[in-house]
Amino acid sequence: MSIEIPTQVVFYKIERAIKEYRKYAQKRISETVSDITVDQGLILLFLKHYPELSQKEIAALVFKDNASMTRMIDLMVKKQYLVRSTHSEDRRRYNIEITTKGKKILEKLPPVIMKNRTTALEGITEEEIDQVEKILDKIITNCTTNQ
Amino acid sequence: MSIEIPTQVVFYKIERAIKEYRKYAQKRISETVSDITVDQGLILLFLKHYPELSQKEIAALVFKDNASMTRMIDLMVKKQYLVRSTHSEDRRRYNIEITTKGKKILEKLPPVIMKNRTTALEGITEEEIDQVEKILDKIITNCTTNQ
DNA sequence: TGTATTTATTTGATATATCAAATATATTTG
DNA sequence: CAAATATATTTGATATATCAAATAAATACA
Repeated sequence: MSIEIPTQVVFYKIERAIKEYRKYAQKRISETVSDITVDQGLILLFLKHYPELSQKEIAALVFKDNASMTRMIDLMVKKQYLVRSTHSEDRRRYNIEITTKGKKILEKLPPVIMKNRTTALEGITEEEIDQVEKILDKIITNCTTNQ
Repeated sequence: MSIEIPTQVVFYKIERAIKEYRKYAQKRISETVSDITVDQGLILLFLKHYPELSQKEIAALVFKDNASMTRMIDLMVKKQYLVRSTHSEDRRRYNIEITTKGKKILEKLPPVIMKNRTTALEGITEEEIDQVEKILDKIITNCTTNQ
């Protein structure tokens, strides 16, 4: 059975696109904010919008494993972007709060992120983005329902 | 400055789509071939088509760092899927050959890979795939030229 | 030819990915 | 209520990601 080599397949291009975007975004972020990764920035953004999130919920939002999330948050606590405190209603989980240092980073992020998104999507119409999203949704559905 | 939260941005969906596909593909591959990852399979496929590839070239093809490639190939040599031998014309690099064990894996891969691709793309037309590729190309160009 | 520069690969350090097993607490059920 | 089950987080082991620096060989060039 003969198959196409990977370079000719759409998944190859999806992989490349997201990796190039991440590389580009990380570069721009590092120019403005020191010592923060794209994913750490995402975690801060999510926590700002939804302060009640548990580690597990954050992990799901950023597509990470719970074990990875433990370690990422460990690190962000060590870097003093976050603090953990015990949850009053459920002692298995934590409250995760953004520190002053974390908030300062959060102030610097939005303009960089906006610029990254705009630059990366230059020359692409709203309609095209909708098309892509619709098709990616189909892929997501196909991969998650045929488990 | 207020920005959209990540879930509402196309990059979030791209990331999710590729991760779900990888998870799905890995699951299917593991059912058929033991002890091989999607990326290791990709490396075997590329080497089969282009046996002269250097580590650096393979790394570029699968979007990895040279350092990662060294370690991945170390592992594949340890697992006896590949052997390294010195290159006659350039002693800095290696010839990388697929072993008999590696070839046996390569025989089992194509049907699984084809099935994965077909399943993941179910209900998506050729035309839609072309659209997605065209738009992803724009993103790739935007992120790589605006460095 | 000899030195400087470039190139392919490796190594070290640190972070993240993934799976399975362990802990501790909550919830369900007999 | 007690035992079984479920849930949130952690830990260990191993692989991969990323950057910078180190090695070793090839190439360019004075």
